[in-house]
Amino acid sequence: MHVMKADWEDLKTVLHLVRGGSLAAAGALLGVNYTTVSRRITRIEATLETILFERLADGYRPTEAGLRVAEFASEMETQELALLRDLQGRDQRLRGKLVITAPQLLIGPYLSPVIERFSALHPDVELVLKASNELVDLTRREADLAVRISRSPGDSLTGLRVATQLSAGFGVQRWVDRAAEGSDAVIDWVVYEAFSHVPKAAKQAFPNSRVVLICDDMAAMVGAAVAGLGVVRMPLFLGRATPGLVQIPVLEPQPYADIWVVGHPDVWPSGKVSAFRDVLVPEFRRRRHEFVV
Amino acid sequence: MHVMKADWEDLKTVLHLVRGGSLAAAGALLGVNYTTVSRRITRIEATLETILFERLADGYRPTEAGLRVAEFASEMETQELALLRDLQGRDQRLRGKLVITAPQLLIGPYLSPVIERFSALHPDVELVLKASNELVDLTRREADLAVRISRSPGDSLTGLRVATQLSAGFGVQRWVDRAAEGSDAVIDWVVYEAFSHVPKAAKQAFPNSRVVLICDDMAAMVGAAVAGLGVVRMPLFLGRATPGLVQIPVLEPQPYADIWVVGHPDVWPSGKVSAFRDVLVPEFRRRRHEFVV
DNA sequence: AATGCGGCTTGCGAAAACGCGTGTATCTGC
DNA sequence: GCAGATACACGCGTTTTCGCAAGCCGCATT
Repeated sequence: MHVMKADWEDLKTVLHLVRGGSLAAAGALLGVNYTTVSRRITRIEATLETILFERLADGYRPTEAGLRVAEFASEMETQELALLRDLQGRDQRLRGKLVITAPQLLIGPYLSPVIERFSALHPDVELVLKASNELVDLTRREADLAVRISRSPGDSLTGLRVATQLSAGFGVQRWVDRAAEGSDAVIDWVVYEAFSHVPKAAKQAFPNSRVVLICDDMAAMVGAAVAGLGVVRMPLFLGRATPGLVQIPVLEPQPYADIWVVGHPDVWPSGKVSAFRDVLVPEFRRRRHEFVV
Repeated sequence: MHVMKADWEDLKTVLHLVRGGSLAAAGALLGVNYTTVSRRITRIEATLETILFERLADGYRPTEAGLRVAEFASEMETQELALLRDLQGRDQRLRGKLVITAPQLLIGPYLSPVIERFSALHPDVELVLKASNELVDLTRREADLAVRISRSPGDSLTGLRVATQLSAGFGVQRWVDRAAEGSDAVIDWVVYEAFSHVPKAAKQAFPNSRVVLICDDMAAMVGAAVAGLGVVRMPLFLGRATPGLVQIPVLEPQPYADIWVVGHPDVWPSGKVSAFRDVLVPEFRRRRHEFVV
């Protein structure tokens, strides 16, 4: 029992095979050929004298022991990620990759000038931009810095609120006319999935308001608004910047999720990350009125 | 920065190089040639773009970054060890290696019959015995089960007290005669380093008692006692089992550290470990009077 | 029943990692 | 000041590992 010494690379392989469910998927996660995965599993099973996976027609299913191995390996991976973040956070060099993520709709009007300026200042930094509304995992180093529209910086992350925001109802001119008909007017709404109902204030002012579409993507909702489908509650900056949309007087401007710059505390002090903040934050601060007026 | 992905085997190598201090030492710890260690370090330094060691004349000295890598790798190793213990603890097979450790002086008279019986019962178990007074690290899986003479089972270990012990003063016959001369008699003592003074009760009865030798090894002290050098306070079982020694009436029998069987809680339920306990514990329990009479 | 797909195993040649031997620098003790 | 020990770098031949291609199997679709 006591020569038993697991190869760490094999433990990592078990972890990713449990995650992927098949040799091919695990190989893709690990960046190696799937035959390599197969051979490593064979090897570690021999070393541990324990079966870790059942070979089924539709892939590898972990046994109880396999799950345990994966759990511990997952803890090891947590340590690895913490180490890499730690090293990265202390790296003051201004060259190499820097990965930023931001909501699609902010990129054009707000991030472009920031990126332009930053690239001019630090030409040796390869900037990678992930346009994404989903929360990329900063703990797993999927991005170094994120611009997020949310109520709080998020669990265990470091954040800086760069702007407070108001929202209002936007749509094509027709809805202004409709609203002018009086409080009995039927106002159609396209609403965000997370809310999925007409804003309360609008419902009070126009009791005949109704939902015509629930949608999970703000860009698509903007498109629907432009197409005249209905009124969309959206941040002021977005409605005002979108050609064809006007503010519909069915809803007083009301608080919306704010704009944050967030990062993992380990990575926050890194040279590249703070250099990027030094360009990004002033830009938002300078234009903060665009989000509230 | 984001393709940065450390090879776990290389992290392990950094850890052992920090521990060993030289390529050769690290290679020995890892069971690989030291040139391999050198190459792995070169590789991980390139991957992390960070210098982890200073090359000095007398070996590799870790930089600050190297120390940090080693720290995180050490946490990873802790997880690996926990995993291996967990797997081992659930292994109910009665074959393969089983590593036992016990104090030298207990092995002959007490462990031999246990080992003989156990081997007969479970011929497929390769029994490995480490005679050692030093505390082997059960957390690091240096042994699966330990017999220890101590006051408590130890930090975070599972233990079973198999016998309480008394001690007394033992020596050659001459010291009996000397003690008979009366309370002014000069009694020489060989004492254990951890105590390093004459037992208080003996000092009261014979104020002229003195220490002639302080020693850190009980086997050596038994030798000194047999050679007539002085009186040694030792467990009853030991004094009575050693030819040439008799109990010297200078000291009433008094409590001594007890005999424990201890193991790591993870490993404790393992088939082999509990099978061994099933032989060992009854043997000590059956003969428990030998330690107190 | 034939076809296509996803997934695995096996065999082979290429690439990577490894062990060993040799050579060099530094330190220690005589 | 010189032999010996310690520790590392480098080069070469070998072993191990890996990626690729071919083939097998079970399943679903046609």
